[in-house]
Amino acid sequence: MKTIGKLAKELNVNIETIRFYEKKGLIEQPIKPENGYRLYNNTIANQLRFIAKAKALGFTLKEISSLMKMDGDCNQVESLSLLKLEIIRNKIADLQHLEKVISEMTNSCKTNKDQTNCPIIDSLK
Amino acid sequence: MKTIGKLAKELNVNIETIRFYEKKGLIEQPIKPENGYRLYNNTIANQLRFIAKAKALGFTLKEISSLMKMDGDCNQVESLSLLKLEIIRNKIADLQHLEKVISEMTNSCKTNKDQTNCPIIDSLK
DNA sequence: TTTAACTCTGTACTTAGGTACGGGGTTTAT
DNA sequence: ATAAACCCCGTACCTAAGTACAGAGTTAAA
Repeated sequence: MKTIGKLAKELNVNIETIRFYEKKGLIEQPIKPENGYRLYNNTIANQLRFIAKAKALGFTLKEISSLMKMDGDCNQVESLSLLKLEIIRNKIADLQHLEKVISEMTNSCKTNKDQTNCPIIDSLK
Repeated sequence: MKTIGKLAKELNVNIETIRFYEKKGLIEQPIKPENGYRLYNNTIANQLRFIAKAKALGFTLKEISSLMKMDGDCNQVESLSLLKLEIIRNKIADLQHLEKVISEMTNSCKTNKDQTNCPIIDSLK
């Protein structure tokens, strides 16, 4: 059983972040003895690790909360993940388009002789 | 010369957004006759169009403000755009990695028989 | 023992890019 | 002439995911 400070250090997160997740309902409030200090067991520590990994995959806290409540129901988890996949693929497509447009613009800068007149600015006008 | 309402309608933005850009220093405050009403000429309308296009390319308002102050200086504009390009490319790479991980996870859901135990959830534990 | 380090709650602040609203004055259409 | 529609300013609110801080109580170390 660890106090919040030890747990935060172990997981490399802020104390406030743990309390914030608790307030948001992502984790339960742990037992609090007489002195009112939270005491954490491994269950909650593992939940926090779960949150960190899911966050790294681009899930929002709201989505992570859903994932945790699905309790391993594979159909639900799969469909939420497929939604996320769709969003990611759309974002990739958008960014690839931007990449093309901006790289074309910077290329036209390279061949530009008139330094007081920029083809990028012109194309935005 | 148009009042802010006409301009907003023409450019399909909110009145408040125009005033917000003014407060942020992206556009100048236009002339205001006795009654205090803003009156816009084409210069400011064109600046607002410029902002809209640059925003669509993923530039932040802060960056757009810089772009406008560069006043066509091609070297400066190019280097800011190259920076943006770098950020976009990194973002694409990140998202492609996520895409791979999540799509592998959803694939493993498809072959999973035990509906009460999800390989996605397992891999986050 | 006393002081540093820890924890508690609750509230406010942060960034980005706006949106909404209250209370007032002005203009335009009928 | 009067009501609807417009405009002003300033402030508060929104989302997301936290961070910071004030004021109080508790515990651990020197």
